[in-house]
Amino acid sequence: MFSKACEYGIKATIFIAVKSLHDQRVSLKEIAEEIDSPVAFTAKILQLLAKSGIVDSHKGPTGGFQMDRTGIDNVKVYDIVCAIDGDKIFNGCGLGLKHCDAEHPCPVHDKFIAIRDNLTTMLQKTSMFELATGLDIGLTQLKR
Amino acid sequence: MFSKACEYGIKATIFIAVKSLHDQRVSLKEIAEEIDSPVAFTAKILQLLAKSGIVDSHKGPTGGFQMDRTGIDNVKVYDIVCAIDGDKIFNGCGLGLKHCDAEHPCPVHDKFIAIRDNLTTMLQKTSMFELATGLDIGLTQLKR
DNA sequence: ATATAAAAAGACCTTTTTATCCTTAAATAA
DNA sequence: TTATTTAAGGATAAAAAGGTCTTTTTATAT
Repeated sequence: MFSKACEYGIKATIFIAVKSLHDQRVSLKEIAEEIDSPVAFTAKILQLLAKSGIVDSHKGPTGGFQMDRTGIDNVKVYDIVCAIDGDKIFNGCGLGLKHCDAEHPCPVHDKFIAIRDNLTTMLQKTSMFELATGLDIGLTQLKR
Repeated sequence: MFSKACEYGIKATIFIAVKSLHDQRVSLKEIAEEIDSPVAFTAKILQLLAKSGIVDSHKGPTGGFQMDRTGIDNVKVYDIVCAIDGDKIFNGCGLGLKHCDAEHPCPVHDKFIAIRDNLTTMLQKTSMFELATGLDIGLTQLKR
């Protein structure tokens, strides 16, 4: 569904949100440990998320990554997916056609619209706050 | 959503179904032309589809690919996706966790179940016959 | 039988994705 | 100010996906 980079990005952001709700900054190292991801690769992804304004980054001792409360409420899974994988999964044709629309549909066009719309809506509605609280109270996990 | 190989595989099978409904065998070359795909790469995918029993292949002059009427009715998009991409998209965790289930869910587990179930059901219900007739009467297209 | 036409098979190449390593820049604490 | 800590950035490597080329096998028509 998503690229590995995007999976790491979503997991990292959820963890940053959890820590931020406790007013804590987290370092790259802590994040990579928590989500069980390669450190250097995770660094690249966090760079991208920081550039996209999804997370804040700070250098130096006591530095790390953080989100403010507004971000935790407003950032949706959708935003992370768009930042890392682009919008191909939301807009692209199920069979990879470049010019597939209602006028010139591919054989699975209509069938995919419903699925795709469900996915888009779900990801647009799901905030970091929602996912972070589930993780914080031990309802969900990011490892294994 | 699907790999390029899988997209080609679905398109190729639909085209083979259309031609088979007219009692015609089609060659690799015709298929690749029709679905606008690289010939040699398409050959690999058709080999796999033939081994999986999704299409029949015949060597020699007048050879090519074909489906019988039973296959056209019974083969679902789901079967092609499983043969080429495996069942990861139907069973795998949305965040790539290896041990993600109702007992140990990832943060998006429940949200993905609905989407995934819709997708699975849709692909399990959609037969080659349905897609082939849409293409045959010019309602849908495989190119561009 | 033989030439021919087609798919099967295997070796190879290219691009993209995933991942690592090393250096640089910035911030903090002493 | 300086040592230290942390993210940013760039170069490189490994793995996977996508794609090509050549040879072999099989079937057909002549």
